[in-house]
Amino acid sequence: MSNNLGVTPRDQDFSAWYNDLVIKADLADDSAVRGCMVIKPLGYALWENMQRALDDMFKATGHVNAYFPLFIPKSFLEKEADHVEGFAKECAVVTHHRLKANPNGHGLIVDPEAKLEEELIVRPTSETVIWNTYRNWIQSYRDLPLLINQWANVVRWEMRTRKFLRTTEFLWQEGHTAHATYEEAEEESRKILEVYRTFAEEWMGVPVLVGMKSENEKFAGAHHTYTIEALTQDVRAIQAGTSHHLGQNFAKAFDVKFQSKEGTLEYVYATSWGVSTRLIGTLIMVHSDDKGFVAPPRLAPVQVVIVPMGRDEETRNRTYGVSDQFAADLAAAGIRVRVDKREKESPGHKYNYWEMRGACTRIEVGPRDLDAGTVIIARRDTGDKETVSVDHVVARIPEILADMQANLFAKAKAFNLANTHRVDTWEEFESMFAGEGGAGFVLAHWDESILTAEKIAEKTKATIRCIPLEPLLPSDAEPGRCILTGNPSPRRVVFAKAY
RNA sequence: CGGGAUGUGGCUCAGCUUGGUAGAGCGCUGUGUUCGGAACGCAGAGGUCGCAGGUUCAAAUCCUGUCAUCCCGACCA
Repeated sequence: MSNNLGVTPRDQDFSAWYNDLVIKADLADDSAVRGCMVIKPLGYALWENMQRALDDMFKATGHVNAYFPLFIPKSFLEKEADHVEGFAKECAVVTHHRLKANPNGHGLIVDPEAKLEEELIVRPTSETVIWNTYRNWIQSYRDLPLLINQWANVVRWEMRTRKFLRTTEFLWQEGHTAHATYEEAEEESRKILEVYRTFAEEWMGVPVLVGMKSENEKFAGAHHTYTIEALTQDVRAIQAGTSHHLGQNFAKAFDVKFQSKEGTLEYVYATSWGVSTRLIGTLIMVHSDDKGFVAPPRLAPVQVVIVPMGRDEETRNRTYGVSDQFAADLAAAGIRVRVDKREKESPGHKYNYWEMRGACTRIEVGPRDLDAGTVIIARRDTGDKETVSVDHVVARIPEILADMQANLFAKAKAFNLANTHRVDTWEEFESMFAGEGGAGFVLAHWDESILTAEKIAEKTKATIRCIPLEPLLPSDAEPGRCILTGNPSPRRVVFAKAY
Protein backbone atom coordinates (compact mmCIF):
# COMPACT_ATOMS: atom_id res chain seq x y z
CA MET A 1 0.00 0.00 0.00
CA SER A 2 1.48 3.30 -0.99
CA ASN A 3 -0.61 5.43 1.33
CA ASN A 4 0.14 5.74 5.02
CA LEU A 5 -2.63 3.49 6.27
CA GLY A 6 -0.65 0.28 6.41
CA VAL A 7 2.78 -0.64 7.69
CA THR A 8 6.02 -1.01 5.75
CA PRO A 9 6.17 -4.64 4.56
CA ARG A 10 8.52 -6.87 6.55
CA ASP A 11 10.59 -7.95 3.57
CA GLN A 12 11.17 -4.35 2.58
CA ASP A 13 12.46 -3.10 5.94
CA PHE A 14 11.87 -5.18 9.04
CA SER A 15 12.91 -2.43 11.37
CA ALA A 16 10.57 0.09 9.78
CA TRP A 17 7.81 -2.52 9.84
CA TYR A 18 8.24 -2.93 13.58
CA ASN A 19 8.30 0.80 14.28
CA ASP A 20 5.24 1.39 12.10
CA LEU A 21 3.36 -1.45 13.68
CA VAL A 22 3.85 -0.39 17.26
CA ILE A 23 2.40 3.03 16.48
CA LYS A 24 -0.32 2.03 14.05
CA ALA A 25 -1.56 -0.91 16.09
CA ASP A 26 -2.16 1.64 18.84
CA LEU A 27 0.11 -0.15 21.30
CA ALA A 28 2.38 2.75 22.14
CA ASP A 29 3.12 6.34 21.28
CA ASP A 30 6.13 8.59 21.30
CA SER A 31 6.62 10.62 24.43
CA ALA A 32 8.14 14.00 25.11
CA VAL A 33 11.11 12.30 26.73
CA ARG A 34 13.87 10.79 24.66
CA GLY A 35 13.92 7.02 24.81
CA CYS A 36 10.68 6.80 26.73
CA MET A 37 7.29 5.84 25.37
CA VAL A 38 3.65 6.10 26.25
CA ILE A 39 2.02 2.70 26.50
CA LYS A 40 -1.46 3.19 25.10
CA PRO A 41 -4.56 1.45 26.47
CA LEU A 42 -4.38 -1.43 23.99
CA GLY A 43 -0.71 -2.07 24.70
CA TYR A 44 -1.29 -1.74 28.41
CA ALA A 45 -4.22 -4.17 28.29
CA LEU A 46 -1.83 -6.66 26.73
CA TRP A 47 0.67 -6.04 29.52
CA GLU A 48 -2.06 -6.47 32.14
CA ASN A 49 -2.98 -9.83 30.64
CA MET A 50 0.66 -10.87 30.75
CA GLN A 51 0.99 -9.65 34.32
CA ARG A 52 -2.06 -11.57 35.44
CA ALA A 53 -0.89 -14.85 33.95
CA LEU A 54 2.64 -14.51 35.28
CA ASP A 55 1.51 -13.30 38.68
CA ASP A 56 -0.75 -16.31 39.03
CA MET A 57 2.19 -18.57 38.24
CA PHE A 58 4.43 -16.81 40.74
CA LYS A 59 1.77 -17.14 43.43
CA ALA A 60 1.26 -20.80 42.56
CA THR A 61 4.97 -21.39 43.14
CA GLY A 62 4.87 -19.79 46.58
CA HIS A 63 5.87 -16.20 45.89
CA VAL A 64 4.32 -13.05 47.28
CA ASN A 65 4.44 -9.47 46.00
CA ALA A 66 5.98 -6.49 47.76
CA TYR A 67 7.24 -3.08 46.72
CA PHE A 68 10.64 -1.46 47.25
CA PRO A 69 11.65 2.16 46.60
CA LEU A 70 12.39 3.67 43.23
CA PHE A 71 15.54 5.36 44.56
CA ILE A 72 18.74 3.68 45.59
CA PRO A 73 21.44 5.45 47.61
CA LYS A 74 24.52 5.64 45.44
CA SER A 75 26.62 3.87 48.04
CA PHE A 76 24.47 0.74 47.75
CA LEU A 77 25.40 0.35 44.14
CA GLU A 78 29.07 0.35 45.02
CA LYS A 79 28.89 -2.72 47.20
CA GLU A 80 28.89 -5.52 44.66
CA ALA A 81 31.84 -5.06 42.32
CA ASP A 82 30.50 -6.78 39.19
CA HIS A 83 27.10 -5.20 39.68
CA VAL A 84 28.65 -1.70 39.70
CA GLU A 85 30.52 -2.37 36.51
CA GLY A 86 27.41 -3.68 34.80
CA PHE A 87 25.10 -0.81 35.63
CA ALA A 88 27.11 2.29 36.51
CA LYS A 89 27.27 3.50 32.91
CA GLU A 90 23.52 3.64 32.46
CA CYS A 91 22.13 5.21 35.61
CA ALA A 92 19.90 8.22 36.04
CA VAL A 93 21.07 10.16 39.09
CA VAL A 94 19.08 12.44 41.36
CA THR A 95 21.28 15.18 42.76
CA HIS A 96 18.82 17.82 44.01
CA HIS A 97 15.39 17.92 45.55
CA ARG A 98 14.16 21.40 44.70
CA LEU A 99 13.73 23.92 41.91
CA LYS A 100 13.36 27.63 42.17
CA ALA A 101 12.42 30.56 39.98
CA ASN A 102 15.26 31.64 37.77
CA PRO A 103 16.43 34.98 39.22
CA ASN A 104 17.71 36.05 35.77
CA GLY A 105 14.42 35.66 33.97
CA HIS A 106 11.81 33.09 33.08
CA GLY A 107 11.50 29.50 34.09
CA LEU A 108 12.98 27.37 36.81
CA ILE A 109 16.47 26.40 37.79
CA VAL A 110 17.80 23.71 40.08
CA ASP A 111 18.21 25.25 43.51
CA PRO A 112 21.91 24.83 44.30
CA GLU A 113 21.10 24.89 48.00
CA ALA A 114 18.95 21.78 47.59
CA LYS A 115 21.82 19.45 46.81
CA LEU A 116 21.47 15.99 48.30
CA GLU A 117 23.99 14.74 50.83
CA GLU A 118 24.14 11.48 48.93
CA GLU A 119 22.97 11.15 45.37
CA LEU A 120 20.10 8.80 44.65
CA ILE A 121 20.12 6.44 41.71
CA VAL A 122 16.89 5.67 39.91
CA ARG A 123 16.87 1.87 40.14
CA PRO A 124 18.17 0.02 37.09
CA THR A 125 17.30 -3.16 39.05
CA SER A 126 16.61 -3.60 42.74
CA GLU A 127 19.05 -6.17 44.07
CA THR A 128 20.88 -3.62 46.17
CA VAL A 129 17.94 -1.97 47.96
CA ILE A 130 16.30 -5.31 48.45
CA TRP A 131 19.34 -7.03 49.89
CA ASN A 132 19.97 -4.11 52.15
CA THR A 133 16.44 -4.69 53.44
CA TYR A 134 16.74 -8.45 53.59
CA ARG A 135 19.62 -8.05 56.06
CA ASN A 136 17.06 -6.98 58.63
CA TRP A 137 14.52 -9.59 57.69
CA ILE A 138 16.73 -12.64 57.83
CA GLN A 139 18.29 -13.94 61.01
CA SER A 140 17.38 -17.59 61.20
CA TYR A 141 17.04 -20.54 58.86
CA ARG A 142 13.39 -20.28 59.86
CA ASP A 143 13.17 -17.01 57.88
CA LEU A 144 14.11 -18.88 54.73
CA PRO A 145 13.28 -19.25 51.98
CA LEU A 146 12.15 -15.70 51.36
CA LEU A 147 10.24 -15.62 48.08
CA ILE A 148 9.33 -12.10 46.96
CA ASN A 149 8.42 -10.54 43.65
CA GLN A 150 7.79 -6.93 42.75
CA TRP A 151 6.11 -5.32 39.76
CA ALA A 152 7.91 -2.10 39.05
CA ASN A 153 9.41 0.35 36.61
CA VAL A 154 13.15 0.65 36.19
CA VAL A 155 15.43 3.01 34.30
CA ARG A 156 18.48 2.13 32.26
CA TRP A 157 20.00 4.99 30.33
CA GLU A 158 20.69 3.13 27.10
CA MET A 159 22.27 4.92 24.20
CA ARG A 160 19.81 3.64 21.67
CA THR A 161 16.21 2.68 22.32
CA ARG A 162 13.39 0.93 20.49
CA LYS A 163 9.82 0.83 21.67
CA PHE A 164 9.17 -2.16 23.95
CA LEU A 165 12.49 -3.82 23.10
CA ARG A 166 14.68 -1.33 24.86
CA THR A 167 13.29 1.84 26.38
CA THR A 168 14.94 4.08 28.92
CA GLU A 169 12.18 3.40 31.42
CA PHE A 170 10.48 0.03 31.28
CA LEU A 171 8.01 -2.03 33.25
CA TRP A 172 8.92 -5.43 34.58
CA GLN A 173 8.71 -7.84 37.44
CA GLU A 174 11.75 -8.75 39.46
CA GLY A 175 11.78 -11.69 41.81
CA HIS A 176 14.30 -11.72 44.64
CA THR A 177 14.61 -14.83 46.74
CA ALA A 178 16.81 -15.90 49.63
CA HIS A 179 17.71 -19.49 50.45
CA ALA A 180 19.70 -21.47 52.96
CA THR A 181 21.64 -23.54 50.46
CA TYR A 182 23.17 -23.36 47.02
CA GLU A 183 21.04 -26.28 45.91
CA GLU A 184 17.82 -24.62 47.01
CA ALA A 185 18.69 -21.43 45.19
CA GLU A 186 19.58 -23.47 42.14
CA GLU A 187 16.24 -25.21 42.27
CA GLU A 188 14.47 -21.87 42.56
CA SER A 189 16.24 -20.32 39.59
CA ARG A 190 15.44 -23.39 37.49
CA LYS A 191 11.83 -23.43 38.64
CA ILE A 192 11.35 -19.83 37.54
CA LEU A 193 13.10 -20.51 34.27
CA GLU A 194 10.48 -23.19 33.68
CA VAL A 195 7.71 -20.71 34.55
CA TYR A 196 9.13 -18.35 31.95
CA ARG A 197 9.40 -21.11 29.35
CA THR A 198 5.81 -22.15 30.02
CA PHE A 199 4.59 -18.59 29.80
CA ALA A 200 6.46 -17.90 26.56
CA GLU A 201 5.35 -21.07 24.84
CA GLU A 202 1.86 -21.65 26.19
CA TRP A 203 0.66 -18.07 26.59
CA MET A 204 2.66 -16.09 24.08
CA GLY A 205 2.91 -18.95 21.59
CA VAL A 206 6.61 -18.17 21.34
CA PRO A 207 8.96 -21.18 21.28
CA VAL A 208 12.17 -20.55 23.18
CA LEU A 209 15.58 -22.05 23.69
CA VAL A 210 16.25 -22.69 27.34
CA GLY A 211 19.83 -22.43 28.39
CA MET A 212 22.59 -20.93 30.46
CA LYS A 213 24.39 -17.72 29.61
CA SER A 214 28.11 -17.84 28.97
CA GLU A 215 30.35 -16.09 31.52
CA ASN A 216 30.60 -12.93 29.45
CA GLU A 217 26.84 -12.66 28.92
CA LYS A 218 25.67 -13.39 32.46
CA PHE A 219 24.02 -10.85 34.75
CA ALA A 220 26.34 -8.40 36.49
CA GLY A 221 26.74 -9.91 39.93
CA ALA A 222 25.35 -13.37 39.20
CA HIS A 223 26.98 -16.71 39.85
CA HIS A 224 25.30 -17.89 36.69
CA THR A 225 22.35 -16.84 34.54
CA TYR A 226 19.65 -18.85 32.83
CA THR A 227 17.80 -17.48 29.86
CA ILE A 228 15.01 -18.11 27.42
CA GLU A 229 15.81 -17.01 23.88
CA ALA A 230 13.27 -16.50 21.13
CA LEU A 231 13.79 -16.10 17.41
CA THR A 232 12.28 -13.15 15.54
CA GLN A 233 10.99 -13.25 11.98
CA ASP A 234 14.16 -11.54 10.79
CA VAL A 235 16.04 -14.47 12.32
CA ARG A 236 17.68 -12.70 15.21
CA ALA A 237 17.72 -13.94 18.76
CA ILE A 238 15.94 -12.04 21.47
CA GLN A 239 16.43 -12.62 25.16
CA ALA A 240 12.93 -12.89 26.57
CA GLY A 241 13.56 -13.61 30.23
CA THR A 242 16.40 -14.33 32.64
CA SER A 243 16.74 -16.12 35.94
CA HIS A 244 19.91 -15.63 37.93
CA HIS A 245 21.54 -17.70 40.61
CA LEU A 246 23.35 -15.00 42.53
CA GLY A 247 25.26 -17.35 44.82
CA GLN A 248 26.30 -15.53 47.99
CA ASN A 249 27.49 -12.43 46.15
CA PHE A 250 24.78 -10.07 47.36
CA ALA A 251 24.56 -11.66 50.80
CA LYS A 252 28.25 -10.96 51.26
CA ALA A 253 28.03 -7.46 49.83
CA PHE A 254 25.13 -6.59 52.15
CA ASP A 255 26.12 -8.83 55.03
CA VAL A 256 23.04 -10.99 55.08
CA LYS A 257 23.66 -14.00 57.36
CA PHE A 258 21.44 -16.50 59.05
CA GLN A 259 21.91 -18.92 61.88
CA SER A 260 21.57 -22.49 60.68
CA LYS A 261 19.89 -25.38 62.51
CA GLU A 262 23.35 -26.36 63.67
CA GLY A 263 23.92 -22.91 65.08
CA THR A 264 26.52 -21.73 62.59
CA LEU A 265 26.35 -18.33 60.86
CA GLU A 266 26.03 -18.65 57.09
CA TYR A 267 25.64 -16.28 54.18
CA VAL A 268 22.35 -16.55 52.36
CA TYR A 269 22.07 -17.81 48.77
CA ALA A 270 20.06 -15.70 46.39
CA THR A 271 18.24 -15.66 43.08
CA SER A 272 16.75 -12.90 41.02
CA TRP A 273 14.71 -13.14 37.85
CA GLY A 274 12.75 -10.90 35.57
CA VAL A 275 10.72 -10.38 32.47
CA SER A 276 9.75 -7.00 31.11
CA THR A 277 7.60 -5.15 28.61
CA ARG A 278 10.21 -6.42 26.16
CA LEU A 279 7.95 -9.47 26.00
CA ILE A 280 5.52 -7.30 24.03
CA GLY A 281 8.22 -6.50 21.50
CA THR A 282 9.08 -10.17 21.31
CA LEU A 283 5.47 -11.07 20.71
CA ILE A 284 5.25 -8.59 17.86
CA MET A 285 8.48 -9.68 16.22
CA VAL A 286 7.52 -13.34 16.32
CA HIS A 287 3.87 -13.37 15.23
CA SER A 288 2.79 -10.15 13.58
CA ASP A 289 2.48 -9.63 9.85
CA ASP A 290 2.14 -6.99 7.15
CA LYS A 291 -1.47 -6.38 8.10
CA GLY A 292 -0.47 -5.49 11.64
CA PHE A 293 -0.42 -6.94 15.10
CA VAL A 294 -1.16 -10.61 15.65
CA ALA A 295 -1.89 -11.41 19.28
CA PRO A 296 -2.01 -14.90 20.75
CA PRO A 297 -5.60 -15.48 21.92
CA ARG A 298 -4.70 -16.19 25.54
CA LEU A 299 -3.16 -12.72 25.90
CA ALA A 300 -5.00 -10.71 23.27
CA PRO A 301 -6.77 -7.59 24.55
CA VAL A 302 -9.47 -8.17 21.94
CA GLN A 303 -10.28 -11.80 21.22
CA VAL A 304 -13.41 -11.08 19.23
CA VAL A 305 -14.54 -7.98 17.43
CA ILE A 306 -18.07 -7.88 16.13
CA VAL A 307 -18.81 -5.73 13.10
CA PRO A 308 -22.50 -5.14 12.57
CA MET A 309 -23.50 -3.77 9.19
CA GLY A 310 -26.40 -1.74 7.91
CA ARG A 311 -27.00 1.91 7.30
CA ASP A 312 -30.73 2.19 7.67
CA GLU A 313 -32.37 2.01 11.04
CA GLU A 314 -34.25 -1.20 10.36
CA THR A 315 -31.18 -3.19 9.31
CA ARG A 316 -29.23 -1.81 12.19
CA ASN A 317 -31.81 -2.84 14.69
CA ARG A 318 -31.37 -6.38 13.46
CA THR A 319 -27.58 -6.50 13.22
CA TYR A 320 -27.02 -4.55 16.43
CA GLY A 321 -29.45 -6.75 18.29
CA VAL A 322 -27.69 -9.93 17.18
CA SER A 323 -24.27 -8.40 17.87
CA ASP A 324 -25.16 -7.29 21.36
CA GLN A 325 -26.48 -10.74 22.13
CA PHE A 326 -23.25 -12.33 20.88
CA ALA A 327 -21.22 -9.89 22.95
CA ALA A 328 -23.17 -10.65 26.09
CA ASP A 329 -22.97 -14.42 25.61
CA LEU A 330 -19.26 -14.38 24.74
CA ALA A 331 -18.42 -12.10 27.66
CA ALA A 332 -20.33 -14.46 29.92
CA ALA A 333 -18.09 -17.23 28.61
CA GLY A 334 -15.05 -15.20 29.68
CA ILE A 335 -14.12 -13.99 26.22
CA ARG A 336 -12.82 -10.48 25.61
CA VAL A 337 -15.17 -9.04 23.04
CA ARG A 338 -15.99 -5.68 21.49
CA VAL A 339 -18.74 -4.52 19.20
CA ASP A 340 -17.64 -1.88 16.71
CA LYS A 341 -20.71 0.28 16.21
CA ARG A 342 -18.97 3.28 14.75
CA GLU A 343 -21.30 4.58 12.09
CA LYS A 344 -19.05 6.62 9.88
CA GLU A 345 -16.58 3.84 9.08
CA SER A 346 -17.34 1.22 6.47
CA PRO A 347 -17.10 -2.47 7.33
CA GLY A 348 -13.96 -2.80 5.22
CA HIS A 349 -12.38 -0.03 7.21
CA LYS A 350 -13.20 -1.79 10.44
CA TYR A 351 -11.78 -5.08 9.17
CA ASN A 352 -8.44 -3.45 8.48
CA TYR A 353 -8.61 -1.41 11.65
CA TRP A 354 -9.01 -4.44 13.88
CA GLU A 355 -6.58 -6.58 11.94
CA MET A 356 -4.01 -3.87 12.55
CA ARG A 357 -4.84 -3.94 16.27
CA GLY A 358 -4.63 -7.68 16.65
CA ALA A 359 -8.23 -8.75 17.20
CA CYS A 360 -8.03 -12.56 17.02
CA THR A 361 -11.37 -13.16 15.39
CA ARG A 362 -14.05 -11.07 13.76
CA ILE A 363 -17.74 -11.74 13.48
CA GLU A 364 -19.30 -10.03 10.48
CA VAL A 365 -22.99 -9.51 11.11
CA GLY A 366 -24.65 -8.51 7.85
CA PRO A 367 -28.28 -8.51 6.75
CA ARG A 368 -27.81 -10.98 3.89
CA ASP A 369 -26.29 -13.63 6.13
CA LEU A 370 -28.82 -12.98 8.87
CA ASP A 371 -31.57 -13.75 6.35
CA ALA A 372 -29.99 -17.19 6.12
CA GLY A 373 -29.50 -17.39 9.87
CA THR A 374 -25.72 -17.19 9.63
CA VAL A 375 -22.78 -14.85 10.19
CA ILE A 376 -19.17 -14.91 8.99
CA ILE A 377 -16.29 -15.54 11.36
CA ALA A 378 -12.82 -14.52 10.19
CA ARG A 379 -9.64 -15.38 12.06
CA ARG A 380 -6.59 -13.17 12.22
CA ASP A 381 -3.70 -15.60 11.85
CA THR A 382 -4.74 -17.41 8.67
CA GLY A 383 -7.28 -14.94 7.31
CA ASP A 384 -9.71 -17.82 6.88
CA LYS A 385 -13.41 -17.02 6.86
CA GLU A 386 -16.19 -19.41 7.67
CA THR A 387 -19.95 -19.14 7.61
CA VAL A 388 -21.45 -20.15 10.93
CA SER A 389 -25.08 -20.43 11.92
CA VAL A 390 -26.12 -17.84 14.47
CA ASP A 391 -26.83 -20.30 17.24
CA HIS A 392 -23.44 -21.98 16.85
CA VAL A 393 -21.29 -18.83 17.13
CA VAL A 394 -20.78 -18.77 20.88
CA ALA A 395 -19.60 -22.38 20.84
CA ARG A 396 -17.44 -21.94 17.75
CA ILE A 397 -15.40 -18.93 18.87
CA PRO A 398 -13.51 -20.71 21.67
CA GLU A 399 -12.60 -23.50 19.26
CA ILE A 400 -11.13 -21.05 16.80
CA LEU A 401 -9.26 -19.21 19.54
CA ALA A 402 -7.76 -22.47 20.80
CA ASP A 403 -6.80 -23.49 17.28
CA MET A 404 -5.21 -20.12 16.62
CA GLN A 405 -3.23 -20.30 19.85
CA ALA A 406 -1.88 -23.71 18.82
CA ASN A 407 -1.29 -22.65 15.25
CA LEU A 408 0.77 -19.59 16.19
CA PHE A 409 3.04 -21.71 18.32
CA ALA A 410 3.34 -24.46 15.71
CA LYS A 411 4.15 -21.96 12.99
CA ALA A 412 6.79 -20.24 15.09
CA LYS A 413 8.22 -23.59 16.15
CA ALA A 414 8.55 -24.73 12.55
CA PHE A 415 10.19 -21.42 11.71
CA ASN A 416 12.68 -21.88 14.55
CA LEU A 417 13.59 -25.35 13.41
CA ALA A 418 13.96 -24.23 9.82
CA ASN A 419 16.33 -21.51 11.02
CA THR A 420 18.45 -23.58 13.35
CA HIS A 421 21.69 -24.65 11.76
CA ARG A 422 24.79 -26.60 12.69
CA VAL A 423 28.08 -25.31 11.41
CA ASP A 424 31.53 -26.85 11.72
CA THR A 425 33.89 -24.64 9.76
CA TRP A 426 34.89 -21.06 10.38
CA GLU A 427 34.42 -20.17 6.71
CA GLU A 428 30.83 -21.29 6.77
CA PHE A 429 30.22 -19.66 10.14
CA GLU A 430 31.62 -16.34 9.00
CA SER A 431 29.72 -16.31 5.74
CA MET A 432 26.43 -17.11 7.47
CA PHE A 433 26.73 -14.02 9.61
CA ALA A 434 28.32 -11.89 6.91
CA GLY A 435 25.18 -10.04 5.81
CA GLU A 436 23.37 -7.25 7.58
CA GLY A 437 20.57 -9.45 8.86
CA GLY A 438 20.42 -12.35 11.26
CA ALA A 439 21.21 -15.95 10.46
CA GLY A 440 18.98 -17.79 12.88
CA PHE A 441 20.31 -19.99 15.66
CA VAL A 442 23.67 -21.45 14.77
CA LEU A 443 24.90 -24.37 16.85
CA ALA A 444 28.64 -24.54 16.81
CA HIS A 445 31.50 -25.67 18.99
CA TRP A 446 33.24 -23.21 21.27
CA ASP A 447 36.29 -23.71 23.46
CA GLU A 448 34.63 -22.07 26.50
CA SER A 449 37.06 -19.16 26.52
CA ILE A 450 35.63 -15.68 26.99
CA LEU A 451 38.35 -14.30 24.79
CA THR A 452 37.28 -16.59 21.96
CA ALA A 453 33.64 -15.56 22.39
CA GLU A 454 34.69 -11.92 22.17
CA LYS A 455 36.76 -12.51 19.06
CA ILE A 456 33.87 -14.30 17.38
CA ALA A 457 31.53 -11.45 18.27
CA GLU A 458 33.99 -8.91 16.93
CA LYS A 459 34.36 -10.70 13.61
CA THR A 460 30.73 -11.67 13.02
CA LYS A 461 28.51 -9.76 15.49
CA ALA A 462 27.23 -13.16 16.53
CA THR A 463 27.18 -13.78 20.27
CA ILE A 464 26.62 -16.85 22.35
CA ARG A 465 22.94 -16.72 23.18
CA CYS A 466 22.98 -19.71 25.46
CA ILE A 467 24.34 -23.11 26.26
CA PRO A 468 21.20 -25.26 25.97
CA LEU A 469 20.26 -27.15 29.12
CA GLU A 470 19.00 -30.03 27.02
CA PRO A 471 20.79 -30.67 23.72
CA LEU A 472 18.47 -29.91 20.80
CA LEU A 473 19.81 -33.02 19.13
CA PRO A 474 21.69 -35.73 21.04
CA SER A 475 24.73 -35.11 18.85
CA ASP A 476 24.88 -31.49 20.04
CA ALA A 477 26.21 -32.80 23.36
CA GLU A 478 29.13 -34.59 21.74
CA PRO A 479 32.58 -33.01 21.99
CA GLY A 480 34.18 -31.30 19.01
CA ARG A 481 36.56 -28.57 17.94
CA CYS A 482 36.02 -24.83 18.51
CA ILE A 483 34.74 -23.11 15.40
CA LEU A 484 37.38 -20.36 15.69
CA THR A 485 40.39 -21.79 17.52
CA GLY A 486 40.09 -25.51 16.87
CA ASN A 487 40.58 -26.13 20.59
CA PRO A 488 38.56 -28.88 22.25
CA SER A 489 34.89 -28.13 22.93
CA PRO A 490 32.63 -30.23 25.15
CA ARG A 491 29.39 -29.43 23.27
CA ARG A 492 27.73 -27.13 20.78
CA VAL A 493 26.45 -23.74 21.96
CA VAL A 494 23.95 -21.42 20.30
CA PHE A 495 25.23 -18.42 18.39
CA ALA A 496 23.05 -15.69 16.87
CA LYS A 497 22.86 -12.03 16.19
CA ALA A 498 20.75 -10.60 18.95
CA TYR A 499 18.41 -7.73 19.67
C1' C B 1 29.90 9.77 21.35
C1' G B 2 30.89 9.08 15.70
C1' G B 3 28.18 8.87 10.60
C1' G B 4 23.63 10.22 7.89
C1' A B 5 18.94 12.70 7.62
C1' U B 6 14.88 15.70 9.16
C1' G B 7 12.15 19.75 11.84
C1' U B 8 5.86 23.56 8.00
C1' G B 9 -2.14 22.21 11.28
C1' G B 10 -3.15 15.65 14.79
C1' C B 11 -0.42 12.54 10.60
C1' U B 12 2.33 12.21 5.69
C1' C B 13 4.44 15.83 2.99
C1' A B 14 4.75 20.09 -0.96
C1' G B 15 6.45 25.17 -1.01
C1' C B 16 12.78 27.13 -0.16
C1' U B 17 16.79 26.91 -5.92
C1' U B 18 14.82 32.57 -7.90
C1' G B 19 12.32 36.37 -0.55
C1' G B 20 6.29 39.30 -1.84
C1' U B 21 -0.85 37.89 2.21
C1' A B 22 0.98 29.60 4.29
C1' G B 23 -0.80 24.82 0.65
C1' A B 24 -2.40 19.48 -0.49
C1' G B 25 -3.90 14.57 0.96
C1' C B 26 -5.32 11.92 5.21
C1' G B 27 -7.48 12.76 9.96
C1' C B 28 -11.02 16.00 12.80
C1' U B 29 -16.29 18.80 13.32
C1' G B 30 -21.26 19.28 11.10
C1' U B 31 -24.47 17.30 7.40
C1' G B 32 -26.47 14.11 3.57
C1' U B 33 -26.37 9.30 0.89
C1' U B 34 -29.81 1.64 1.33
C1' C B 35 -22.05 0.51 5.03
C1' G B 36 -20.26 -7.19 2.78
C1' G B 37 -12.34 -5.46 2.46
C1' A B 38 -9.44 1.08 4.27
C1' A B 39 -17.10 4.86 0.73
C1' C B 40 -18.51 9.54 -1.44
C1' G B 41 -20.78 14.71 -1.71
C1' C B 42 -21.37 19.45 0.58
C1' A B 43 -20.05 22.92 4.54
C1' G B 44 -16.32 23.91 8.38
C1' A B 45 -12.37 24.13 12.28
C1' G B 46 -7.26 23.91 12.84
C1' G B 47 -0.40 26.46 11.58
C1' U B 48 3.63 32.88 15.60
C1' C B 49 6.70 27.26 9.27
C1' G B 50 11.64 23.76 16.00
C1' C B 51 14.00 28.02 18.78
C1' A B 52 17.18 32.55 18.98
C1' G B 53 19.64 36.23 16.45
C1' G B 54 21.04 38.60 11.72
C1' U B 55 20.35 40.57 6.42
C1' U B 56 16.04 43.09 4.01
C1' C B 57 10.85 47.72 2.75
C1' A B 58 9.53 42.43 3.22
C1' A B 59 11.99 35.82 5.57
C1' A B 60 8.91 29.18 5.81
C1' U B 61 12.46 30.74 1.89
C1' C B 62 19.01 33.83 2.53
C1' C B 63 23.05 33.88 6.74
C1' U B 64 24.81 32.52 11.84
C1' G B 65 23.97 29.94 16.09
C1' U B 66 21.19 26.60 18.90
C1' C B 67 17.78 22.74 20.34
C1' A B 68 15.24 18.40 19.24
C1' U B 69 13.92 13.98 16.81
C1' C B 70 14.73 9.77 13.60
C1' C B 71 17.93 6.16 11.16
C1' C B 72 22.93 3.50 11.11
C1' G B 73 27.16 2.05 14.60
C1' A B 74 29.57 1.52 19.63
C1' C B 75 26.43 0.05 24.96
C1' C B 76 22.39 -3.13 26.68
C1' A B 77 16.70 -6.55 29.02
